[in-house]
Amino acid sequence: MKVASFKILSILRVMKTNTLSRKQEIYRIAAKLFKEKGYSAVTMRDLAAAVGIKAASLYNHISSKQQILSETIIDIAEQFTEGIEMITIQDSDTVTKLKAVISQHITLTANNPYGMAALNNDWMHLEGKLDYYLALRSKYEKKFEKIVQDGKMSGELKDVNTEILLYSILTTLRNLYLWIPKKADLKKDELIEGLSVTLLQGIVK
Amino acid sequence: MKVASFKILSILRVMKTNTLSRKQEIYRIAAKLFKEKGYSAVTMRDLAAAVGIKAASLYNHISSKQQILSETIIDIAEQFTEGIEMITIQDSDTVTKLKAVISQHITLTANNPYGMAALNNDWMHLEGKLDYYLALRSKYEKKFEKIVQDGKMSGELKDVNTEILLYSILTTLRNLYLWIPKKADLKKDELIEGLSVTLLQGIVK
DNA sequence: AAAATAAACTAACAATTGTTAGTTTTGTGG
DNA sequence: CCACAAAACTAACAATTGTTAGTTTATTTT
Repeated sequence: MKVASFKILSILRVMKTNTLSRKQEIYRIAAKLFKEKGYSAVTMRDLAAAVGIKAASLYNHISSKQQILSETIIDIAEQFTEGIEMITIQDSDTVTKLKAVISQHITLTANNPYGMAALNNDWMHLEGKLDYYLALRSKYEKKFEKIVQDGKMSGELKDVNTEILLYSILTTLRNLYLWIPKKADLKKDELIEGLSVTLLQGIVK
Repeated sequence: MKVASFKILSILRVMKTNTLSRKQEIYRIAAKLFKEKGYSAVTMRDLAAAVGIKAASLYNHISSKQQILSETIIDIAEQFTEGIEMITIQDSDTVTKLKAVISQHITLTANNPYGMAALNNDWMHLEGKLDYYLALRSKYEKKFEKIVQDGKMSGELKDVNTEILLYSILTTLRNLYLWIPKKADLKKDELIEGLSVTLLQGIVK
C-alpha cells in the first residue's frame, strides 16, 4: 500500500515535471517571440519552428495560443500585486519603500524580461482574463500611489505633481525589460542604487 | 493664359487637398487603431469599418497597409531627429537643452499621440524603411547622449551612471503618448515644468 | 519483450488576411 | 443636363491563420 502509492506519486511527479519543462520551454520561446514582434504577429508556425517541431505538435503541450499569453501575463501581474502588498504593509520610511518597489521591478524583470514585454505590450489581446488583469494593474497602481501620497504628507517627498511623478517612475520601471537584457554585466545592486538615485534624487547638481 | 493656368493650378490644388484630407483621415484613424491593438492586429476591414467604408475602397486613397505604417513612423522620426539637431547646435547650458528636449517630446506627442504609439510599438513591422528608421533613431540617441556627456563634463550634471540616466529619461519621454491624451486639461507649460523638475531635480527633499 | 504513454508527424479544415478587378454611385465643372 | 472623375461598391483571389483528426515514432513502465 505504502509502496504502491509512493510509486504512483513518483510516476505522476516525473510525468508532470517532464511535461512542464517542455511546456515551459515553449512558453519561454513564445514570450521571446512576442517581445520581438508582438503577440498578433507571431504565428503558431513561427513558434513551432523556433521550438524545432511542427505547429500541430505544439498542441501536445499547450491548449491554445491565447493560453500562452494569458498564463504568461497573469503569472507576472500576480507577482507584482502580491509584492507591492508586502511592501505597503511594512513599517518603513517612504524612500525605503520606493527603493523596494524599484528593486522588485528589477528582480521580476531580470527573471523574465520577455514575459514583461508581453505584459506591457500585449495585455490588450487577453480574452478571458482581460478584466482580471486590469483589476490587478489597477490595484497595483493604487498601492503605489498611496506610498507616494504618504511620502508627500509626511514631508519626505517634494510637493511635485503626483500624476507626473507616478507616470514618470512607473513608465521607467515598466520598460526595464527593454534594457536589462542588454546589461547582463551590470550588477543588480548597482542597478537598484543607480536607478534610485536617478529617479529619486534627480540628476542636476 | 494666365487665367487658364490659374484654373489648372486651382483644380489641382483642390483635388490634391481633398484627396489628402481623406487620405490623412484614414492615416489618423489607422494610427488610433494601431495604438489600441498594434499594427498586426488591425485588419484593413477594421480600418475600413472605422472610416465608414468597405475595405476595398481604402485603396482609392492609400496604396498599402505597410505604406500607412511607414509614412506615419518616418514622418515623426524625422521631426525628432531634425529637432534635436537644432537643440544641440544652440549655445545654451545643459539644463536648457534638456528642457528643450523634454519640450519637443511633449509637443510632438501632443500633436500626434497615436502616431507616437506606432513609432514606439510597431517600428519592427516596417519593411522597406526599417533600416532608415533605425538610423534616425540611432542618430537621435547619439545627440541626446552628447548633451548629457557635455553636462557631466562641465559639472552641470551629477556623476550618475550615464546609461541609467539616458534610459530613464528617454523611456519616460517616449511613453508620453500613453499619458498625454488623458490629460488634455493639463497645460503644456505646466507639463514641461513638472516633468523637468521630476526628471532633473528629483522628488526627494 | 510487451504494453502503454508521450510526443512527434502529415493532412486538412474553416476562417481570415491584404489586395485586385470590374462595376456602380456620387459629386463637380462646363 | 452632360461628361467626367472621384470614390464608393460587390465579388473574388491566393495566402495564411489557429486548430483538429488520425497516424507514426520514441520513450518509459511493467
